[in-house]
Amino acid sequence: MDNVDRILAQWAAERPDLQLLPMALIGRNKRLAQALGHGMEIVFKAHGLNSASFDVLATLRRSGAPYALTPSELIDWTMVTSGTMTNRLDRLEAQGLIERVKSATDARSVTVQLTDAGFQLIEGCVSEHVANQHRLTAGLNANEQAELSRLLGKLLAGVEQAQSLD
Amino acid sequence: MDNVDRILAQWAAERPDLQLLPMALIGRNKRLAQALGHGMEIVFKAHGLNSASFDVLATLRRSGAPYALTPSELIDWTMVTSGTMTNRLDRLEAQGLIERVKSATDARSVTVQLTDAGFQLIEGCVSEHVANQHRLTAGLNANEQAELSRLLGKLLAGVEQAQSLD
DNA sequence: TCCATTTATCTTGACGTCAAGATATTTGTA
DNA sequence: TACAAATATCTTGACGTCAAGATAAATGGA
Repeated sequence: MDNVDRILAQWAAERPDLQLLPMALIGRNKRLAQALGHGMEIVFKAHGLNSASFDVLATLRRSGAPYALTPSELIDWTMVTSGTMTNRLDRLEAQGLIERVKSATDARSVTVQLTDAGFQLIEGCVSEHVANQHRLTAGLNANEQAELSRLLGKLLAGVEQAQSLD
Repeated sequence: MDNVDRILAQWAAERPDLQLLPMALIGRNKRLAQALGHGMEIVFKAHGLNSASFDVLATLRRSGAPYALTPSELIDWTMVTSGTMTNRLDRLEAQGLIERVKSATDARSVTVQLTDAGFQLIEGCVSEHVANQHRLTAGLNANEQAELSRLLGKLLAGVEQAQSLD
């Protein structure tokens, strides 16, 4: 009987007409995302980051040398708005972890580049982050994790399908 | 090959040392939570609500007659801070959907009560919300949904366990 | 070539959230 | 009874986010 079960029990008592299986699944998914988010923030914080700044640095790092992308490319990968990205980049630049370099060929454009300090920081942070993810998911064995990942992927595809029909 | 797969492929190329199964699972969980959140907001918005105000009204509704809880009880159910709850209640009160009634027995305390308008609004909104949840999860059959819910619950318990050891 | 359109980025204002702390009241114990 | 501790709620200041729009530059068709 977890917190989600308690909520479902209340609804079942008050509104026996409702179909609650989707709510169970959606509620647990949300709680899990919150709990995992909290568990991951601890590692980010230990490196002076938060999930927003980690997200940007990690995107640059995994893009490969020379660890540089435009704000538009970062927006596509991270799925945030342009205003959010400007704000994230301002803070990372103030921390000396990225540089904005003006494009030589397009005066509207900028490339965002990891500094040496930024590369060193994210490189160590990612290793710890992945180890932390391993720790956080240790409640399921590898087969269960793979099955969970498969079902999440299938549902995600279905939701994005439903979304595109709106 | 979804967005999460593309991210994993980049990491696999750049950092073949990393164990990526937990990242796959955690990434899909997060994307799914975002996509479901967006899909659910549409119904809330159609009733003049957002997920924050829906959360409070639904908690009051499912608590049963007389549809009244203290701010502290609402904080426990919704897992937000007291400042967040004060802000939510201020807005709902301004919309005429809840009332704050001073306790007769404890001058520090208040009960938050659904108004008639608040009850009517949440009653219809919940019905549509549950139908919408059903639509959003239609990509999985009932067996798959139950299995997904089970695995999410098991992992959630494990994460909260790991959390409590920090 | 010109200019409307598109593209790339940044700015503004509002919102929801949190952590920390303020205020007022009640409780428990000496 | 008196008063320290606990409790209930609200306030403040900062942050991350978004939607809408501003600015500047590049593009492409007449």
